Amino acid sequence: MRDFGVISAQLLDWYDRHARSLPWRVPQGQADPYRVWLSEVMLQQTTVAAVKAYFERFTTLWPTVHDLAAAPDAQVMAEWAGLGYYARARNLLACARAVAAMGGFPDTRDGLAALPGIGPYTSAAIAAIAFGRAETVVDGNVERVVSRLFAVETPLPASKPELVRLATLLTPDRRPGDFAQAMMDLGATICTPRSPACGICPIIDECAARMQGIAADLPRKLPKKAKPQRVGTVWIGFGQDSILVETRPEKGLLGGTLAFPSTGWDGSDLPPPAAGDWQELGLVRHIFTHFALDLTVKTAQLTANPERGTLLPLREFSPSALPGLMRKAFALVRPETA
DNA sequence: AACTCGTGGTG
DNA sequence: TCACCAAGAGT
Repeated sequence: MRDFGVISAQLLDWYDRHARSLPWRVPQGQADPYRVWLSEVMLQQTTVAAVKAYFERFTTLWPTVHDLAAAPDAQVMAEWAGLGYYARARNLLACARAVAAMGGFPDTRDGLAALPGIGPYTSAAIAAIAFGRAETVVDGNVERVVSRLFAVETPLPASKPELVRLATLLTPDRRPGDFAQAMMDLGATICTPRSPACGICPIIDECAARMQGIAADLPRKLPKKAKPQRVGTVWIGFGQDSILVETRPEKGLLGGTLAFPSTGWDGSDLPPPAAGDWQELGLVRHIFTHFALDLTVKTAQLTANPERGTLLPLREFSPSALPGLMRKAFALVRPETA
């Protein structure tokens, strides 16, 4: 039987010597649940580098969950713009309002998991990091570290329950939050997806995949489907000192974000949102998670009131409030704003 | 269970 | 260039 206590102790020792300094990271026992929650939601499927500026901006604008709960929807969506996965922003606000109404964050994993936007990973992370509970945190990093440590060759996602079971055996009763962050840091900096730096790994002597020479091949994953290619058109229309925009429906792609009127992106045709001499500016290529999009960008000075969308005064308009795709489209109209 | 949902960095 | 992927959740 492997000595799990030795492995977790070695990892914590490495973490104490090499922990990265991050805006949301504080010693175990001093964490603010609000900041832990905010950072963990922002970090869902998003890199540390991309999150940093958003985290600083949000905590400056809204230092407490009560401040965030009182913020207007449109302002939160505008501040989230560019970070992606916009359901997170809508759930973030719903969660903040629920927590404010409850008077504070629940301090158990189950209590946290009942809130919008907090799933298996995030509930465990907040419970462990902010409340010191011995919950097991399993993200993509932990999946990779554990699959190598124990040489689990079953492909994901079928191996997930086994990886969770093994990670649970590793999780110590003391400092579970630091342990979780140690596992994730190890995965992010040493036990990386390609070319893992086994030579400087603090637990190389315990790694079964390393012993078998298959570390870089794990975790195995089932092949992914090809991305379909889709096309569409977006219209960027101008009125008198104004620009034609719309808020997209709450559900679906880019839900709830500020955008320019467009066709659906399934090839179906749709008339322009307003009369005007529409000129084709060019093509924007954008890769989403499950499809690639070629978006034709058209612009015009409007000659009649729009049938879709609303005219926003230009002085109230900032491309920073747009999701990335729409920023790219706008950059064809005003390259100097890109 | 499989699909939807963004974006930027990397090799 | 392009496929991969990053501190996942909701349905």
